[in-house]
Amino acid sequence: MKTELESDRDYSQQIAQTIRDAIVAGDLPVDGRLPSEAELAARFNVSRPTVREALKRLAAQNLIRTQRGATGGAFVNRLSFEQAQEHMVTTATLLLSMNRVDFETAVEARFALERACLPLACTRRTPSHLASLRAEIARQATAGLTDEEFCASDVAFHRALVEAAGNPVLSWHMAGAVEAMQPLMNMITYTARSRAQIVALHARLTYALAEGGLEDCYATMDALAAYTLELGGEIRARRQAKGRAGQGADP
Amino acid sequence: MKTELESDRDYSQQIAQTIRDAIVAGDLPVDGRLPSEAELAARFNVSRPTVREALKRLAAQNLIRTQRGATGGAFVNRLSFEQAQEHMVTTATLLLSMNRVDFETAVEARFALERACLPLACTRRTPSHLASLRAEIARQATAGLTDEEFCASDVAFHRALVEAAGNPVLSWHMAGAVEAMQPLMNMITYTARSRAQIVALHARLTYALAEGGLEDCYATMDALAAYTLELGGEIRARRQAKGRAGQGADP
DNA sequence: TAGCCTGATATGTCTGACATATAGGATTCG
DNA sequence: CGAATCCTATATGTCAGACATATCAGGCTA
Repeated sequence: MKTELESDRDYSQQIAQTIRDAIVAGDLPVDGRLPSEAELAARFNVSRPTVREALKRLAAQNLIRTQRGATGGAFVNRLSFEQAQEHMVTTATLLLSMNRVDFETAVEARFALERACLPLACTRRTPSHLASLRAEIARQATAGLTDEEFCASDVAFHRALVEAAGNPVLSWHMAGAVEAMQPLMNMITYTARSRAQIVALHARLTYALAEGGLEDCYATMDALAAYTLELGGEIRARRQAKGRAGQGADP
Repeated sequence: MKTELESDRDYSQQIAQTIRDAIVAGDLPVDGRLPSEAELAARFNVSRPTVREALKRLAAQNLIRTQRGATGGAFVNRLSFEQAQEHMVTTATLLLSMNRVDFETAVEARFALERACLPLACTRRTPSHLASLRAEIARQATAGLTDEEFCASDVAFHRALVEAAGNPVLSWHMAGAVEAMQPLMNMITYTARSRAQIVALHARLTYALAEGGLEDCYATMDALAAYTLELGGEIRARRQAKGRAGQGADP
């Protein structure tokens, strides 16, 4: 591992980059222990706080974990799909909100990706997957649900659908796409009528998945996408109204 | 913003979490300036190094940038698609390598997702997109390319293909899926014959995109996926051989 | 008016110290 | 002899104060 640092850039950033590269390259094995902060400080010829800042950067990316005590130190993390999903969701959420991504664009991407899971889900779905789907449908049909609860169950339904494809890499990608949409979906006000429509489509999708009609799966997914866009129309209208009244349209 | 901290957990982590929540919730506007380190230290009742560690955590996630000088400080970053893509690629790469994801699983996910871009790409591709695709094909056909160069061009081709779908959210997702595969693809040894085969499929895909045959696009993509799996077969064989000779099979 | 200079303010870094968690060995008691 | 307890070494977590350095703003000078 290189220990020389350029003098005109942040030391802590360079150190973090050096260690990160070592981890990515596989030079540091998973669960391996990094040298102690004092030793790293000596090796890079910087002070301990500087090393600590570098380590905190890595910790923020879930690349290492730290442990206090005699046998403590910084250890290389096995990046789990779960952790990565969490991270991906917050990143995706921020991306959508900070870049003022249209509802339409986000919905288009999300359903395009979800559509890609259908062929695999059709051949691999197990009874357990179908049970999860039906459980969420039942939940969505219960009366008295707030919009947020309905929306959360909707997300759970789609996550279960993605899980049915049986590919963890795919699931990871989709988690970001689906969950990041939740804040946008939460802006929708679900009437009893629209809920019934969505539940019906979910049920039809589940049926198609169970009884084996890929074409029907596609058609239902497309219908769901179209209906979501329709529901989202009011958001666009509201936003434009607000934009006109307030700070003007986007440049 | 809350300023009370639990005494039994890392202060720097709690502070980072507090500020992150504020950013995600939109309480801190993009390009807005955070209080100075000294002020944050006073507000949270901790020392400046502790605040700095918290800020470094946020900087590592591209949530803030810092600037020295009189008008300097920490500013909320507009999370750009580019930055997020970079981040996503390293995360995806680590996920694949650290979790020993099969070549098959990764390829399956990648082509499933890429397949999802085809309908959009078919209707939206511009002459400029097609030119990019053809440029990469030409590059791939040149003699004397190293395997890595060929592989890089392959990635560029697929990125251009995804771009043709004209959806930035989709592009962001796909960048992670496609680029993270590069280390795995680099393990393939491309013979002249396999290169010719790939170039031919790329050309056919580009033609289908240009002349408007979505079905042909799908078919070609599937052929490409199948051929990639075929090429990857040797990797699996090599890995199994190494596994048997060395540390044994996975538990 | 144009250019330079200086001070204020902020981050980047260093030094040294203390607090605290933890494992493992030494000690003591049943 | 065994088990519970204490002690100590080592590591991270935190603090305080200081200096170095980058940068802008405003005043000063030619």
